[in-house]
Order: sequence, then C-alpha cells, then structure tokens
Amino acid sequence: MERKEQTYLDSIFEKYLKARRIFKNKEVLRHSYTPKELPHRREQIETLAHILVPVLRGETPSNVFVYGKTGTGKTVTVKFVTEELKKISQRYGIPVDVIYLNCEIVDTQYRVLANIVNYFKHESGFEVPLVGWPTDEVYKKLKDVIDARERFVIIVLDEIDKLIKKSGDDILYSLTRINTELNNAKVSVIGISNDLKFKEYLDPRVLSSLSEEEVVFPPYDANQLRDILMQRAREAFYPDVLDDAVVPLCAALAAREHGDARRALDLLRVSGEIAEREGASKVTEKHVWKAQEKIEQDTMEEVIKTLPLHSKILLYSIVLLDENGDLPANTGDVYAVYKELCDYMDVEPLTQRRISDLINELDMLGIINAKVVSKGRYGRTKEIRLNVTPYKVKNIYRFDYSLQPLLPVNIAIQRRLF
DNA sequence: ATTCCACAGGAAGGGCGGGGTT
DNA sequence: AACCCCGCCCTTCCTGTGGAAT
Repeated sequence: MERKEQTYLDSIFEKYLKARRIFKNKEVLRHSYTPKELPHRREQIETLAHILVPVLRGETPSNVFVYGKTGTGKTVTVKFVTEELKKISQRYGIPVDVIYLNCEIVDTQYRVLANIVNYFKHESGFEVPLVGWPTDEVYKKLKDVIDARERFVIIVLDEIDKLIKKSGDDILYSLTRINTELNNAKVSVIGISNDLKFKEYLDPRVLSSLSEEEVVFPPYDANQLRDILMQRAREAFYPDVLDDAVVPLCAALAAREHGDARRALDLLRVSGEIAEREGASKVTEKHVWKAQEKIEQDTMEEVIKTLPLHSKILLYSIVLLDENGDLPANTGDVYAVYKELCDYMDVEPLTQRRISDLINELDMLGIINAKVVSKGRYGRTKEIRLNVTPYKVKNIYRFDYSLQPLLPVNIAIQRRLF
C-alpha cells in the first residue's frame, strides 16, 4: 500500500519533471499586450499616422473615427501609433499627451472629463473627486489644465458607442469644439467603436467633426490570423513545443467566428495551458480541440450564471422536461412546468406572453433551440429543445443560493404533472 | 374549401429604478 | 430634496396564421 502510494507520487513528480516547460512568456498572448509589429495592419497604421502627422508640423490633426468588429486590432493599433507619435514628437521637442479612456468603464460625461483632468494631476496639482462637482465646473477646470501650456492632447475614447448610448453626445460636442476656446493647447479626439450603427444616434454636427477621418478595420481571415499567431507564438512558447498543426487550427477556428484575433489568441493560450496541465511535452491539435470546447463551455456557463431569475426558472423547467424524456416540448408544456416551479418557489409567475419572449432570448443565447412549427389541426407553437446537458445546468445552480429549492424538486414536480 | 387549434408576436400602456436637472 | 425623463420589464389585449382534420 505504502509502496504503491510512493510510486504514484514519484510518477506525478516525474511527469512534471520530465514535461518540458511550455510557456516562455504567457503575457504575449494576453489581449492587453502590444506587440512590436502588427501584421496585416500596415494600411491602417499608415492611415492613422498620416492623419496624426500634422502634430509634428505644429498643426492640429483631424478627429478620427475608428471602427471594426471585436478582435480586429483597433485598440492595439491606435495604442501603437499614438505611442510611436509620442516618441517621435519628443525628438521634435513637441509635447504630446495621449489619454486613453475605455468608455465601458468611464461611462458618463462626468467621469470622462474628470479622468482627463486627473490625467494631468501631477502637473497641475489638481484632482477632481470622482463624484460631486457640477459637470460644467469640471469642464472649465479641464480647459484650464489643458491650456496651461502649449501641447497636443490626443484623447482616445475606446468603445465610444457605450458612452453615447448611456449619456448622449453632448460630451463629444464639447470635446470636438474645445479648440476654439483654447489658446495654447490643441485637442483631437480618436473615437473607437465596434458598432457602426451608433453613428445614427449622433448629432449631425458632432458626426461631421468626429468623422473628419475614418479608419476601417476589416476582420482578419484565417491566413492573417495564422501570421499573427505565428508571430506571438515565437515569443510565448519555447521552441518546438507547438505542433505544426496547432497555429493553423487555432486560426481556422477563430476565422470561423468572424475573424476575431482575441478568440484566436485565447485558443492558443488555453491549448498551451491544457497541454501544460496534462504534463504533455508538446501542444497538439488534440489540445486545441479541448481548448475550443473549454472556451465554449466557460462562456456558456457565464451566460447561464448571469441569467435573470425567471429565465433561470424557465430553463430549469426545460431541464426537467428533458430529464423526463419529454423534449421537444411546446410552449404550453414548458409554461405549465414553469408555473409549477414558481408556485413551489413562492414566486409570482410571469405571463405566457412574456415567457414566450424569454424562450426566444434563451434561443438566441444558444442555450436552447426554439423553432416555430405548425402542427396543423393541433396548432402553431414552438418546438423547444435543450442545447446543454441537464447536469451542467444543475451544477451551475448548485452554487446559486436563490435556486437551491429547485434542485431536489424534480421528481415531485414530474409526478404531479404527468 | 373550410375549420380550428395553440400559439406567435405586434401595440399600447403601467410601473419602476437610475441619472440628470432644477 | 424634489422632480422629471428615459429605458426597461412586464401585462393586457389583440390580430394573425400554417396546415391537419373534416
């Protein structure tokens, strides 16, 4: 017994000892990492550089609107170009400040203005509290602080659509016109968005001044993703740990999902992590498929976890029907079970009309399949199927306090209904 | 050709919470 | 603090409909 235990431990340690280390520098595969070169973005880099170059001649550059889907390199390219500009302008003795704000976090006018003022706090000795001041006070302060000396200020508003949807375009109006009120400094705005439609929300005046110039980032195709991954892989992994097929497979899988480079990098990283954990000496195609599976599962789990209460109850009634072998079910059946569950949990049930919409939502999220079918004489309804395993759903609910009562309920409910 | 099931899904409006305004 | 406005969630009421059954 003891002997057995000993060899078992030995084998564990040996496995890890023998296993070649996989990652040389995992940071390179993170989204936040800015590589030294950006493959297949030469055109966008040049356009941006061309737009910003007036700075070096002491002229105000145009405002820019940058758009493209997620994972097309917008943010990283803008950061890259603005960094380069900062370096070069230093040589020319022209002060350039680049203020990068992600509007998903900095999501109100006030916060945007306050963040800009606070960016200069070391220089001005001023700091605006995160709440409390009237917005126009902050705006005045902002002008003072910026205009304290001659310089260029480039304000990058990432995910600008989030800001506009939440708090309107007033702030853009102010920022794009601020130059008329400044004597020393010059400001230009770079707006980044992955939602092109949001332009419709903008006041035409704002739109015309923000999109004086536009830079479009098309999705990457599989070959381009492969180049990107190759470049990063050289930095991230030790030599020869990647099987030849790994990078092309990651690229192909990510290309299938609208050419998202983030997705591709995640795949590559997770593949490596899985190989590492298995104690494998090489990352192979097999690990990539596992990574693909894991990422899908993780996002699905996250989606289910954050569902509102009634959607969770609704999902659970479909799970019960599935366990009972009653899928596909129609809307009426599902609604009946749902009502029972609400009753059991002492929750007021929603109407069938509303549940019908929630079913559609679950369908769009890919958790269930709901197809409208006509059963002739027997009416028109949805055929509802489950797209995840009941086990998975239960496992997620196990950690949700408010759903505890549901877990032991299955058999009782089923008996009462059928 | 007609009927009729079992819903789908549009329209309108109530209630409510969060943000901005006065 | 009082107020208002907007977006969101939900209900009520409603008309529409594909196709098996008759």
